Amino acid sequence: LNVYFHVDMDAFYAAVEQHDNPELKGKPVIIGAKPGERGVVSACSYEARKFGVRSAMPVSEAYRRCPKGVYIYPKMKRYAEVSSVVMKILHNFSPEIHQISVDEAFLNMTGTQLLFGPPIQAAQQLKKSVKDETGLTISVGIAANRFLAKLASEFKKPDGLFEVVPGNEEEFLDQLELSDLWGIGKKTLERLTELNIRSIPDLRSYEESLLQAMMGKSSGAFLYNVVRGIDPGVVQETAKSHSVSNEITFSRDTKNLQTIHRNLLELSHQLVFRLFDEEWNCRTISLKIRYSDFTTTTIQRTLPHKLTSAEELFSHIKDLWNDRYIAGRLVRLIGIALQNLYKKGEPQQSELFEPEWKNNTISKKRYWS
DNA sequence: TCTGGGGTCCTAGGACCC
DNA sequence: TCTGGGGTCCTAGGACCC
Repeated sequence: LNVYFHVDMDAFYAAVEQHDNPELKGKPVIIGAKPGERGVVSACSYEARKFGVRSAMPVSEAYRRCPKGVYIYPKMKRYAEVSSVVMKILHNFSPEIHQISVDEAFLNMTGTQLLFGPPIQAAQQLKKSVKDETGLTISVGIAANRFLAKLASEFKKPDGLFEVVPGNEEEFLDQLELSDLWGIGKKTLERLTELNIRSIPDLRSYEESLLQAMMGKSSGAFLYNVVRGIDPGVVQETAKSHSVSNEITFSRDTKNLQTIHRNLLELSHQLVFRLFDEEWNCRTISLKIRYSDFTTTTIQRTLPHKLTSAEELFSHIKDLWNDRYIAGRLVRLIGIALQNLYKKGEPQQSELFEPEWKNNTISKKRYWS
């Protein structure tokens, strides 16, 4: 029988800020933007949650609810540092850990009983290690698969520990709301409500074929499995695609082409720097434009060869801009994404037709060897 | 309420090939 | 003359997650 842990750091960004600056302990801390600026709440302390502040809420709304809060810009590098310390601790408990975000990871704990005792005991040791070495609290969920472990860590947050005992999966799920299910967002919830499906037992009473007819093949299968405690395979062992992107929301909407071009040039340089730094090759570039009414459009282009410079990227981006921008409209956000990334030395099939190849025997040898 | 930034995956249609 | 499927690549939009 498999045993998985899901480890979730409690109010992670806020906890790091409070740890680094003890004056913030006990106070409502809100990470995102400063009051009066455009932005949403990235994370907030439990003290802030008492005022009704939540992740993804506009900062303007957070400020209305919690004017005495401490508003802080995110320090992603710092959070990544602390994250890697925690991940190292997790590695002491399982050889198979799978980090899914800066503050979350799965551990395969199958067959670790001889080393750490029963799962609950192992989890208690793990929580203590993290607390002792970093001062942070985590929540741990234990279950026979990753999907349920994820729901279990959420169930008793913060500083939580909960095991879904094998055999009790449906009993556990029936205590949750539909919106608690990982992968059910606003739209799916609306659709289910339209169908008068309001609870997990409601959802479980539908046959798979009917759910698929109502919700689409893949969503239907997902919903059918999830309410039965069957892992729908949300967590990919290895990602199917990779992309990098940079975007910027202007502090005020603009139609000033100089401003827009300057920002697109800067985004191009930042992205190509990251691309080369992380040793990716890329053939697909995409431009995103969000207008002041929040309507958003993307336009993309796949090149016959890999991207070689920021100047080349910017020149394509200008073309895409000219193809898509509706002259005179106010722009709220611009963004660039590089998709179809593949590692150097692991050529994509399409690279066979890369012109560079014809004159480059070294690459050719490397490919065939 | 006036809505960030960085990601992954899915869908659906068209082009093109066998 | 009308009619097959299957597969891959590409594009644009959308759902969802942290």
